[in-house]
Amino acid sequence: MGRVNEGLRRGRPPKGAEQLSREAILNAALAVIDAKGLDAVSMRTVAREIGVDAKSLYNHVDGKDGLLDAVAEHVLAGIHIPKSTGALEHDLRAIARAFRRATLAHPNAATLVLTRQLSSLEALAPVAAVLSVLRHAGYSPELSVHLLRSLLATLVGTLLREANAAPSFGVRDPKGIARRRKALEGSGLPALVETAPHLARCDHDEEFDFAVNLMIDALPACPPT
Amino acid sequence: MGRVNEGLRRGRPPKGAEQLSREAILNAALAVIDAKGLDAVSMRTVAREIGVDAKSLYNHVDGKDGLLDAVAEHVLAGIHIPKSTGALEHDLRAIARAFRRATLAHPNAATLVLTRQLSSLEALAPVAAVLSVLRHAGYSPELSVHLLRSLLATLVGTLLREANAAPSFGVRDPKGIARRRKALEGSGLPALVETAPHLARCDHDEEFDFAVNLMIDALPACPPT
DNA sequence: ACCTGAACACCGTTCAAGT
DNA sequence: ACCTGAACACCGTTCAAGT
Repeated sequence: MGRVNEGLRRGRPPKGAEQLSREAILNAALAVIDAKGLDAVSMRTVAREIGVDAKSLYNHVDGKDGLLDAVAEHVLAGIHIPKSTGALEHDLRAIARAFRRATLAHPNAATLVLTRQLSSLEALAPVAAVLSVLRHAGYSPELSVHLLRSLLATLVGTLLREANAAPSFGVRDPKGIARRRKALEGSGLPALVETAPHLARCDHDEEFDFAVNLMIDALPACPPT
Repeated sequence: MGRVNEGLRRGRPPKGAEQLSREAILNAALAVIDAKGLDAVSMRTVAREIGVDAKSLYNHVDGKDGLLDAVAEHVLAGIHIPKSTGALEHDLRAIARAFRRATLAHPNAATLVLTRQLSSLEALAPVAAVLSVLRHAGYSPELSVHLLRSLLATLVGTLLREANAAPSFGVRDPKGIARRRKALEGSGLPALVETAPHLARCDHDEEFDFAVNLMIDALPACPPT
């Protein structure tokens, strides 16, 4: 909720009344996102959360876009990279899980993390970790980068689905299922009808593991050196 | 640019002056997106493109969100699904390419297509095609859906990167490269330094093929029945 | 059936004025 | 150095009034 701005003052707060900080702004933004979703973020709602005027944010953050970038980087910086054991497949799986945990720590912010062009050094930690593991396994720099990009793409796509920002084809309400079934049966798309029960449910843990395992199982077809 | 709204009239256009249609709205929205990007889309800019009042759009479209959904579905509906040859790997590759072509036909709209929860039957065409190919190759309905989701996730992640809506770590301007190199060398992340030249460039055709091939090479590790 | 005027409650951002 | 008042040019959307 934040403090109420008592009375109208101008100029920098004369007393202790601690200053607005970039960190406070990021946390306020994250609070808004967690509570009301990404669409609820505006310079005004974030400022209100701290009890300050929206225009004050511009002293610490590069506009709304810069704020959102900073939030994304802040969230991803929360990743805890597991230390390498030297076992390629195990290590990749562990990094993938860590990436997922960090991304979904704030589910409403996941789209942001997965969708923004991050450039800070902190946000590069998972990238560095994957590359390090691949390099130690003997992959060339070039091949390591290709594999990194493929793995990352799969993670991004899978996690976006999980954050409800990509098609899952899961339909919760049974009315919707029945309606769609009807539509499908006359559609000349038998593959959809056959698989409809499995399309209708989506266990995110299971799908995540499946996708990661598939990528890792592909590695032998693409050996080092 | 669209017609000018000559004079201020009210009520439905009295004459021929053909009516506003849902299709005209979608095309106008796409024109705005192509010309000025996704952020330039507003009910007002789209309406201006046709020479009509923004509020008129509400007679044909369910608000801005509904409009964007409709645009995404419209774009994806433009996909040309190649007919099956019966060769699993070849067919999957062909569908993947068709998906890419359809998605990137309007590059500024790609994020929309890849990021919105699509539900129309038309948008299900690529899904049906992948499932059909997998089923014919002998995969069970359940496994087919898992494979579909993994493949789709990889495509979504890869194409989002291509649409500049996901991290690519490609840095164009050489000043940025030099600056980052400096930052990296002191960062204790040697894997990043070693691979920096390959991270700095990103050939989208190449990365797309690599990712798709990796998925397809994983299929033998995951056989039917 | 469909379009618009008036209206409302919002936006992001700049800039000068204040302390 | 940092905060705000005034101001600007935008938003999405509702609803009644028009034809």
